[in-house]
Amino acid sequence: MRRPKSNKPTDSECLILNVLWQKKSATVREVFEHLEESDEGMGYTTVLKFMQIMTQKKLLERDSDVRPQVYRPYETKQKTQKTLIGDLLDRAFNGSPGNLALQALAMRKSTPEELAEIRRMLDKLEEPR
Amino acid sequence: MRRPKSNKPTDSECLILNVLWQKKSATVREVFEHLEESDEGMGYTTVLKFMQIMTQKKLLERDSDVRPQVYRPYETKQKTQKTLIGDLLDRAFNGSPGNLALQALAMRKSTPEELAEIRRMLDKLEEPR
DNA sequence: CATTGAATACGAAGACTTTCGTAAAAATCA
DNA sequence: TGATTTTTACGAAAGTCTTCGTATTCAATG
Repeated sequence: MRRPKSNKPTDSECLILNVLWQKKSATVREVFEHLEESDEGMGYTTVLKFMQIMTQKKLLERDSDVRPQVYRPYETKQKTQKTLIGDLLDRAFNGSPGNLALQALAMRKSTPEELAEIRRMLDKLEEPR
Repeated sequence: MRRPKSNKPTDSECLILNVLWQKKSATVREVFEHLEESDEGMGYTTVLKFMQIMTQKKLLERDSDVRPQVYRPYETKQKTQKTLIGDLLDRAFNGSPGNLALQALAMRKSTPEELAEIRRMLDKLEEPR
């Protein structure tokens, strides 16, 4: 019954967030069409319903002045990603980001640019003060 | 209705997995007591129910020859962690492990040992052959 | 072996997620 | 403006997750 109530997006909500992260803002129809062509097609009203729920949860915000209404992410992509990472860290990594990073790198190939950027991050983290 | 059915553990299931990862194997009562003292206490039968469900889902396996029955993780901690990371990558990081690693490192402090290990990993990933 | 206390199974309630159908409202256009 | 299409709201069904209460089984012991 009592559960913390973080606004961590669910699986389906993430599908929609991805579209909006890419497009910056969009109508229900635009999101619907984008999802349709990419892969997992849900019905139009299903997408609408999700976006309404997500607005309530403060995952999206909506401009009702224009017609049709336009939605955009409430938080930045970064912030939401951090929420998800934090959740995963607590759930399964004893809160250790190093361990998580290590396994992420080991499991799938990264671009040289990404690797270089991580190296720079390490330099920054290790530098004394 | 149709959804892939990965055996990705849920929030509560992760709580139990954490205990079993640490203890290697345990009875329901041991898991129950461990959770009780640590923080989020659920009732005894709740823990039992979860562990039964998790056994069905092949998250745990159970030795019914001994009494009381002893449970242990079905997969290694590493393997389950990879499942969770993979899921997160697909859900919110466009499948980019580098990006995930970067943000994980940026958001919470790691130990020097972890940082060193990541550096070694980078070396290995960047080396030509 | 009958009692009793612990362990296990069963089932169901309540919350949340996912999915739409249908109705109402708004916009378009003939 | 009346008809048609598009958009939005509402509500509910079906599934999963979380939580226990209760009943049953098992094992110990008097």
